[in-house]
Amino acid sequence: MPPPRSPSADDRNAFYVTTPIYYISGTPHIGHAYTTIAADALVRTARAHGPARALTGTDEHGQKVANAAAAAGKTPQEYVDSLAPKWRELAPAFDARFDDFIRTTEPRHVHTCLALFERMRANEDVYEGVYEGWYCTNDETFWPEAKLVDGRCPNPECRRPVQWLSEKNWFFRLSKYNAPLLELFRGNPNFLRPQARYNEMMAILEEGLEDFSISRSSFDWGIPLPGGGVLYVWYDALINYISALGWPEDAGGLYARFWPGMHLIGKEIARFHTIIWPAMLMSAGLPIPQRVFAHGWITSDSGTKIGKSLGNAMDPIAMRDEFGADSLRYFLLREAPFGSDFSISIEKLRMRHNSDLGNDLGNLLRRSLAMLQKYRNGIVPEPNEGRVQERVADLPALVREHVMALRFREALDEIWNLVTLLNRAIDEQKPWELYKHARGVELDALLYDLCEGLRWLSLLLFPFMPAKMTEIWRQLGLDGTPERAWDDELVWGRLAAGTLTNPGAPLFPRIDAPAAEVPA
RNA sequence: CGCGGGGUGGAGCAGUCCGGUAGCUCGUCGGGCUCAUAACCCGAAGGUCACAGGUUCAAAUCCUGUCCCCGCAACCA
Repeated sequence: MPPPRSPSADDRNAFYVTTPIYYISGTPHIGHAYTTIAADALVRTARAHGPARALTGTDEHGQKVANAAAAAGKTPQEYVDSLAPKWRELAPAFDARFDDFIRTTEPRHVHTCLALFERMRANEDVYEGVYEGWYCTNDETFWPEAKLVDGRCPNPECRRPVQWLSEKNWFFRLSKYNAPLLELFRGNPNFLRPQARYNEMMAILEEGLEDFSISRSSFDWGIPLPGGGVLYVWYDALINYISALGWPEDAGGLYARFWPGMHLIGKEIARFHTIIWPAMLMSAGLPIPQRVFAHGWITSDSGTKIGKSLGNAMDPIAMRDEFGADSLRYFLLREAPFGSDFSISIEKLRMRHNSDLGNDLGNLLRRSLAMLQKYRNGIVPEPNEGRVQERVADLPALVREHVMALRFREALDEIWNLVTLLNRAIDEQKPWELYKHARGVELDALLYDLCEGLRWLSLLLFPFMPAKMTEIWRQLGLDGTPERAWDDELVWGRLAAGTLTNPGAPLFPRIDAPAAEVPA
């Protein structure tokens, strides 16, 4: 156990990351897994340096949910209760460990939403107005006049006549925060990353913001407001990030400790998270998020976005079952820069699995421990004049920096330099010859470097592949797991001589393409 | 003029914001090694960075224009 840190150090390092809350009536797909896995790798790295917290959950209000519930012959509450478990299981299915899971139908969330609403109303940023526009009953959507096609619904599959509808609603004075938001963006270019999303939001801000309606009175599946009507689903949803921390009472002290945090989102919801949400917080006098990172979309090989329509081909659970959670986690975070779109295929996943994980890393573990077994009965020798130590001195800091900046791919590239370095060391120093010629000192030095290097890899890669790295840890003969404070553990030479290793089966068994799939 | 992404050796991609010997993985070819999951290591071939102008001592990178591909406009991360 690392020594306890002082409370002040704890507070200074406290890290908080969130995924979006997932829309409950959807189907979990590879995109949800992507965000969830990224948040987990991030928070696991943060935990290696201090207190850290991760949040995920479900977004359960809105008319679509109410309609789907009705269609299923259930009350909305029964309906969402029946769906919540499948979302709760998403993170564990990929070995992602969140500290909290929030549902927007929970009392704690409702309480926070109303408190925030009241606070914004008290300072007159929330006011009563009339929400009106052209409404298509079939699509249940308000359309801007400009979008209408011959005065009809612009949805090509609908094209029904629209009607003018108006309802009395609450409005948020978003326009008031146009200037402060511009100031925020200009003064803090890192508030929203990557650059492309930042530019997009800047364009929206420069065009000018309008007040918008934050309540609805045409249906009732939402958080009920004192004078009637319910909160608009997005207003409600965004607040989850602080309702899960217990704002405003903050009985558990979580809010004080962890807010503001970092939001991980998909690029399509950047506007809500970097314009509306900060404006809401500014209005309430609360700190805005430290940072928002909008990652790219996963597409199929043909370039189309992955959705439910792709069915089982890209079912993340099926992919996990074939390759294992860690292999999929590695693939998603290694394959592309985190901010870009990228395409995914079984073939690419298989390649990463066999090449990077099996050939490079898994085989390194196996050949190292096999030689240790053969030459030294599996016992870690005394460290000596090894050659690896000086080459890895900066690695932990570099990896941490990359991960915390959401450069997962770069972090993994750096870590793989160590994998290559160790594989090369074996080839260059030829331990089989050292053994044959009884050059024991050199042989011990090399074998120690290999084991210690593997221990480092296990620690550094734990946030990416928790189960497999725990297995390396175990094969090295160490107790517990590599979930440890890096400052304490990533010290070269900490692996004790005399440790009895415990070689096992191949870490990443090769997965070959079915013969039928091999292209002609 | 709707919004956005992209066009870099055979394939997939970095690099483009902050100009300065074009980098990675896979594949191919040659060599080495035998500890290991037919794995590992070394070397080589292969690109006028979509096109055309411009700025500059210097452009994949900045500016202007053109062509092509894709996504969004259906609550999908």
